[in-house]
Amino acid sequence: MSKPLLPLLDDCVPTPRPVMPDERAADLARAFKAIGDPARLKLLSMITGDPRGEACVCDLTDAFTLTGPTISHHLKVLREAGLITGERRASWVYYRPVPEALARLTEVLAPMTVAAA
Amino acid sequence: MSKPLLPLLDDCVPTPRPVMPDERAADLARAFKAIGDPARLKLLSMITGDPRGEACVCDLTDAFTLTGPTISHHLKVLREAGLITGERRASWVYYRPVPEALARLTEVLAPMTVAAA
DNA sequence: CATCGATTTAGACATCTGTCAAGATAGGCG
DNA sequence: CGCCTATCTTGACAGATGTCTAAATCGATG
Repeated sequence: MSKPLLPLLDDCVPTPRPVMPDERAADLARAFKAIGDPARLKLLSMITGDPRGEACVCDLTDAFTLTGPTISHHLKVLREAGLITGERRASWVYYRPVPEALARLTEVLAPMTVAAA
Repeated sequence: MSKPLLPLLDDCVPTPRPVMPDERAADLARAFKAIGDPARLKLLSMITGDPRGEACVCDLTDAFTLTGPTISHHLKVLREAGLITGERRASWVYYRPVPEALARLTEVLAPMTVAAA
């Protein structure tokens, strides 16, 4: 829990680097948490991977054994995390990715990956 | 929930592309879920960002208002997600990133980001 | 305008999660 | 051997989460 005020051993010396600010950590964690569910990750991959640039809920729902309301719930979580936006056109609702939000996640993860390698 | 067998309207046509397999989605979601918590994201950023390539629990704990056991719990979650490994040396435990695991996450996220742009 | 189909909202319920206090474990040191 | 410090494990508990059914909404269409 606490380290010696003066590093008597050359183990366990402090790490005086800029730490990820709490606010940023909370913000990013919200987004990562949103994709931290198999259904939502699959939904996001279907939405981002759709060649039309958007995906219809009717198509999404068919790819799961989950009920409609449950899919709707997961889409709402992704929406509230700022990762996708939804729009109603005619009888159907279409979802499309929010590129900036996804970019933010990649921009956090990539440096970690590089630093770790 | 269901789409017409033959696309009578040119809206809501099926998306016949390879969908992320459930097993892969579950596996990746586990890892994303692990970093879907502010404390754990901050921990991971401290561990991956440490110039020594590893971080001592004693340093990590000091950066939080959380208790020791809670930090330990979060480190365990990251460990069980395969994102970090821990090793005991002398009195202290050191954690280091698992590059392959982080790379897997980036490799999923980056294409989504690009496709969405 | 009455109805129908697609989607979301509301409510309920079991399970999972984050947190802490208290006890266990594991090396180093006297 | 027995204490001390650092870390982890256990047990408990409030709160969040995933899922469903039933009901509401919202366009389209007859």
